[in-house]
Amino acid sequence: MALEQELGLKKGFGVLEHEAILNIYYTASQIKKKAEEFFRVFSLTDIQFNVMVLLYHHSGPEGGLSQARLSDMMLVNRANITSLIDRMEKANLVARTASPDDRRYNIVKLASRGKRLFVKVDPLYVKEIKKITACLKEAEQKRLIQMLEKIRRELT
Amino acid sequence: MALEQELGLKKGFGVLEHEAILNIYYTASQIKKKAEEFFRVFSLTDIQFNVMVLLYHHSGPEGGLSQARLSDMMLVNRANITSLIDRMEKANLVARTASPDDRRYNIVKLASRGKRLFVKVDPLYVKEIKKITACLKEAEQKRLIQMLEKIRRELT
DNA sequence: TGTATATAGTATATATGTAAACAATACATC
DNA sequence: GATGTATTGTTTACATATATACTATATACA
Repeated sequence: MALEQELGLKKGFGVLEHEAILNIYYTASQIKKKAEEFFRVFSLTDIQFNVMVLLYHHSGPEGGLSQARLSDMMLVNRANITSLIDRMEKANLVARTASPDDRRYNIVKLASRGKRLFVKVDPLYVKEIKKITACLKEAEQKRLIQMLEKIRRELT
Repeated sequence: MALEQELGLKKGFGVLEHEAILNIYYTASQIKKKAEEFFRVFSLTDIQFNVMVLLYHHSGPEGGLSQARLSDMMLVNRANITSLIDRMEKANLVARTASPDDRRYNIVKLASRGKRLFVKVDPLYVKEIKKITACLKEAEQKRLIQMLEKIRRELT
């Protein structure tokens, strides 16, 4: 349904560009809600799962990510990562390791419980994602990605 | 730039659908950051401006919105609106009025300072929005909106 | 070698999101 | 008219976001 109707605006936006930006914003917000609901079953938040995705993609003996690197990848302030990793460490999802090269760094890695949980949850998550995006053909999805990349290029 | 490169993922996602969803999410996040930066100059947050947009679209003698209606429109929990309106009331941006019909309701309206500020900031905001979306032709923007509406329909 | 600068992680104050429980009020129904 | 049910706004505990200031550490360079 059109956003104007969803919001019950009588006048409408008038400005197509504003409608486009709000559509991105509202869609992301609803995706986040759906994700939170999905992950709650596993006592995870969407943010925590995102950390696990990134750590899983950087696993291995030389793997792991510093907190600063995580904050870059997640587009959040460094200060956030401290409490986020605190909570995840308490839940045995990740572990902090001191870097041997540079004593300023914590290397964050998936703990064994985190790895097991990720391997279990990820396929179910991908299945959900595919359900949600099944309304768009492959070519459409590619066009969508390209347009969003164009906008992001404008923002940096 | 492709999200995989932005994130420094060597393997890539493998799943196009996941990439599409993450693109929406990351783009919204960067738009939000840009908006926060823009509104900070006026001692506003993006959320507070959003409230002002909605109230401006419902102004007039019979206008105003209840807190519950605001929370619906902003896709947030009712509980949020209390402190949000508290802060905005303290800054003389909005005013709570008791509803004559139903004593459970607060009718929230733009205060005169809020109205003045909105009328000043909105045109500058629209200008920013147009800069960001100028990379997409009108037809592209319409396609983007349609695709996001399709996805939102899937989520409800 | 000493000093200036940059970076990593943490702490704090504040804004915004969630869920859940609560009082006041409205409404539906017997 | 009494009584059960739904809704509004608030409060609470908590997760996550910001900016800013701080300590510890690394590095560059005079």
